[in-house]
Amino acid sequence: MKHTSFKDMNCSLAQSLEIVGERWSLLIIRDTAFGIRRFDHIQQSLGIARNILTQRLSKLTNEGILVKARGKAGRMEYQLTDKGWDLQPLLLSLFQWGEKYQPHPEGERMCFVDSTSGNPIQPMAVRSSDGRLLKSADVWAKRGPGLNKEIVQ
Amino acid sequence: MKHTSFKDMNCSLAQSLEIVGERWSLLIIRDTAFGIRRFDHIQQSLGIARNILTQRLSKLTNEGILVKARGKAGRMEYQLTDKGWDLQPLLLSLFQWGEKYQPHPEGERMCFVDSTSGNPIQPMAVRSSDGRLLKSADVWAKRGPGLNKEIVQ
DNA sequence: GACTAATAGTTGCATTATAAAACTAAAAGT
DNA sequence: ACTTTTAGTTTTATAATGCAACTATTAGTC
Repeated sequence: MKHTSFKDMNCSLAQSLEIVGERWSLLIIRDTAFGIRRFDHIQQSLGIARNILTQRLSKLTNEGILVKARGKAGRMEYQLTDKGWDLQPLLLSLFQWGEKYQPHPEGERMCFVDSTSGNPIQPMAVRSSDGRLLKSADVWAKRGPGLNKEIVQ
Repeated sequence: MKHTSFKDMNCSLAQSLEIVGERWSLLIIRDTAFGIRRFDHIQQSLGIARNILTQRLSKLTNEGILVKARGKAGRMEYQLTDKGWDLQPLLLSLFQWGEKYQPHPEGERMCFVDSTSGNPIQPMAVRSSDGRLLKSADVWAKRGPGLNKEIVQ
């Protein structure tokens, strides 16, 4: 392997990146979330090589992020599981950061809204247990039982 | 390995991934956020090859996520900029997802707390403008002026 | 029911990013 | 003046990526 595995790192971030932290994975997950669920459609949407797409889809399926199933049209499609949908905060954080720092000259590319009211959602942010918005400097990391070393953010 | 660039994709997610969506980048950003800021320290912390680390650090510096500066000890160090700290929601989303789906047998690896109260922060979640927690199915994507095609999440 | 087209991949080969190790120049410490 | 640490660079190999062509299965049409 020319890629070093992150599996031995005892860090939940590294564990997540081992599964989802690869060039195409989150774009595939984005497509399935947007309703692009069939092999050829994803391939055309992303311009990804077909063999690489095969590899990524089977990895995401093995990890329980996608399930392969026969869709309404009778064709196979890849659907997000609950585990996959749980990546939504991550996806939206990436969308919003990209929109903030690499904006399109003509304005916002996509706007995410609450389906009931139609109003835009709030920016992804860190909140205290009593609901206050926290600045990055106000978030500290404490070791838990699964870890040994003391770390401070 | 050749890599297709995401820069031509008119998608803020793809733009973000072009900068930050690479195996090591977010781990480097994690380290700098945790106070591991010097070349050798990052290299030992991650086990990353030195030439790759050089490449990543200069990319992250060129993108304005890190700045290279002389630290208190007189040594060079890489510090997060505001743009870099704005990735915190993304990092915490990844941490929490990894903790949920790849937990450590002995319990939570890290606990992020509000520095003033010491209480754990809330799980990263999507909220409507009036503060309600939204389920993934309740979030819709609308095209903005920077985009042409209609997409629904 | 045979023929055609679309779908969902697989195979083989060329390219290049990654990795590992050894090497180097500059600064810091003694 | 000497050694050590730091922050990289250089060199070589290997494996992941990308591309194009090919294949097997399913769906639609006459």
